[in-house]
Formats: sequence, structure tokens, C-alpha cells
Amino acid sequence: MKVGQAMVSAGASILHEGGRAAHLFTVLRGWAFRYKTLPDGRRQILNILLPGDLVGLQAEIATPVPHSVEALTEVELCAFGEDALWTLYRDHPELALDVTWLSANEERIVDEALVSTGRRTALERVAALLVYLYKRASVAGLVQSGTAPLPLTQSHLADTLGLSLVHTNRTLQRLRKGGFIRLEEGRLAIGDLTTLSRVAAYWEAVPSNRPLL
Amino acid sequence: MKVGQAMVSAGASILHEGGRAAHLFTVLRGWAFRYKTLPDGRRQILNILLPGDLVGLQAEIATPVPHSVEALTEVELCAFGEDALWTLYRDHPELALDVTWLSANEERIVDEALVSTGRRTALERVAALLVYLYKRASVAGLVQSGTAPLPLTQSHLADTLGLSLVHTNRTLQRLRKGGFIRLEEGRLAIGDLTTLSRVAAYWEAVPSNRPLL
DNA sequence: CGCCCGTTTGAAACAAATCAAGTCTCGTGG
DNA sequence: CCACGAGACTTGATTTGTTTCAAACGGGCG
Repeated sequence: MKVGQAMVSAGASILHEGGRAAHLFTVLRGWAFRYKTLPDGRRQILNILLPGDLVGLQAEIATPVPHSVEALTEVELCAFGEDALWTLYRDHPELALDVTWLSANEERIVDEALVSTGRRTALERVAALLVYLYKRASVAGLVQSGTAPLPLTQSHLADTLGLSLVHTNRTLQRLRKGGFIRLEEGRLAIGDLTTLSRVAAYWEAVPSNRPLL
Repeated sequence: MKVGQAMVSAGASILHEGGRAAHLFTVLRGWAFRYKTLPDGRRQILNILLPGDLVGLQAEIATPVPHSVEALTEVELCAFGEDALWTLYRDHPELALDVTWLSANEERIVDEALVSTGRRTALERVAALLVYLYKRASVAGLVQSGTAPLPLTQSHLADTLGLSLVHTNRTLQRLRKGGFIRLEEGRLAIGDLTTLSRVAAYWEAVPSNRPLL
């Protein structure tokens, strides 16, 4: 099914909202993010993409493409062909089920983000996001000696959280001064996951059995 | 695949967050909503469900069930069997693709809600939600003489929008006094969809070719 | 060296939440 | 038949969380 491999550098655009055709990808390496913008430029980041995530499934089924995707680090992508999805569904139902699993799982993640922006206070939101990112980095095998890479600027965090940059900064400091987290050299360390989860009013189970694809 | 039909009355619970087993349904008639709650009771409504929507796909792939579903009106459901999903994927790849379409489409909807709660002002949010609900009612064939049914209380709207009840009420009034909408007897009339969409900073294409299922 | 980007800080302005009542409708029971 | 209570909606006053504005700091890089 694979038709090619692509390499994009940090900051580059992978998918553009409003565009027409679009490939289906999976992330093999690196970090990216999905986002939408309003007419006047306000940006909302919808989710962070890590290795194993699908890119462009929504674009396959809807034109124009409903959201943009941008690389946070250098990203390695695996590209699928035009009608790869249909071929897959016809010939490999068990893999098709995996695709659905991934899709439903992504929705679960956005659901949780919606709960954050809708009902959590700034402190809870930031805490929840950091817990989430730490866990994701962890299952991706990126946690080393208790720290996870965090290739997002505070501006990215703000646009993920639906907060202003300034307030995100202040809230982050509250968490640091409270001893809940450490942030240095682009890496995140969490004092105690359970404690921080409680701060976040967060009670999400770990994403269970992700298919390999 | 169908194993039964269920009828639930307004206000009844269809799916409960944290539960174990759960059936897969589709809505045949009526309105329902998907939501999550925080430990202290704050509620965020994730999406409104209308005829044609799947219920419990996420529950099929994740235990415990990640969200609750409650009926807004009397709801008629079509229930599928235990391993209906797998059977479907194995024997009817084209229908499997439809399921994926529905799943990806639902995510698109939640994405848009996330943009609202994250980046839109209260006025924009309310306008966007009303436009969205009107359009959905419209494609479901529920619009009559320019008015759509709106079986949600202001409390539901508030929990969908991530706003307080009081502020939702005041914002609704602004839209009414501005002549953008009319609200009477549980039905919604929109003066001009394009105008209201502009108020909402909303530029979403209509959900295109929904499969029948 | 000077510039750009990301981060930090302070002060002022504002949007939205909260608190507290009050109205209206509708269904229920005395 | 009417008093009662519950639920939905409305209103005003006040407080607070968050944004906006403005500026400064530090590091990396050409």
C-alpha cells in the first residue's frame, strides 16, 4: 500500500486547510500538530501527532480538507496511495478495523480536549495537557530518565489550550513553583503523575491496545 | 446485523461513562447528546446526536466507556450485535468504509466544537452552535417553514458551549434582539444563515455525502 | 553586533462567572 | 379548584479569571 516516504522539516506544512487533494500518511518519526484557523487568524490546535498517528484520514473523506497539519520537529512520514484506503478495506478487514480504531481513538482525544477548553480552569487545563503529552511520549518510548521531549513553544501550548500566551506562561510558572513540573531544555519532567492528574481533574485511562499498522 | 430496536424516553441514559460492556447503536429517530463529566460534576456536552449517527463506536474499542449519552427527546435506536462490527468489516468492506466515514465525520464535528470553545467569543460560539444545529436539523429533514426543532434547554446549550447558563442566556438574547434569530415553542428560526455564520466566524462546508447505513 | 524568537513581567481593561432573586409555566396533589 | 413545587428562563449586582497592551530579557544566529 505504501507508495513512498516523505521527510519534512520542523515548521513545514504537511496538510493545508481548504486544500483539495491530499494524501493519507502515518507519522513514522517526529512530532506534528493538527489545527484550524478562524478567518481573522485565531488558531486552535486540535491535537498533537506522534509516531503511529494517521494524518489525513479526514481529508480522504471530505473536501475541502477540514484542517491543517504542521511539523513541530523534523518528521518522517509514510505515504499511502490514492485508493489505498479502499484496497485496504477490501483485502484486509482486520487492518480496516485498526484504522477505525485509530479514528475513534483520535476522537476520544479531541473529546478530552473539548472538556478541557470547555470546562476546566486554566490551571487544570495546563496540567491535563502536560499529563497527556507526557503519557503519549511515554507510550511512544520517548521518555528518558523521567523526562519527556516537549518540542512545543508556549505559543503552541496556548493555542492548544485555548488560552492567551501570557496566561499560559503564568499558569506554567504556577505549576513549576508548586513543584509539580520541571521544564528545561525542551524537556518536561513531572514530579508525580497522580498528583498532577488530580490537579487536572483528569481521570482518563491510558490509551489501551493501539494497533501497529 | 441488527439484533433489535430500542426506544428510550426523553432524559433517559443510553450509555454511561465508565461502564463496561456497551452495544453499538444508530439513532433512527429523535435527539440525544454525548457528554463527559469531571469529578466535581462539571459537564461538557461533546456533540448532539441525530438520526443517522452512530452511538457507542468508541465504546466498542475502549473500555471503560469514555463518555455518556443521554436522550433529549424520545429516541428510537437500532441495536447491533456483539461482533457486528467485525462481521461487517469482513463481509461488507464498502459499509465498513461508511463506518469510518461516520467516525471521521464525527471527529470533524468535535474539532469544530473545540475551535469554538477554544477560540471563539461567547457571541460567536452561540451563533456557530445555532448555525450548526440548524444545518443538521435541515439535512435530517426536520426544518419546516424555516424553523428547526430545538429540544435543548439553555442549560444544555451552556454545557455544549462551555459557558455558564447565565451568560448563555444573555448572549442568546443579544442574538434575538439583534434580529438574528427567533426562538419560540422549542423551535429555532434563523433570519439569515449567511449573516449568522459571519457573526460566528464560521466557515464550515456542509457535511457532504453522508452514507445511509 | 544586532536581530529575531521565545519567554517573562507589570498594569489596565474586559469578558465571563458567580451570587442572588424573581418570573412564568406546567404538572401534581390537597 | 387552587395552592404548591419543580424546572426553565430572566434580571441585576458584584467578583474574578483571563485577555490585552506594553515592554523587557535572554539566547542563538547570520
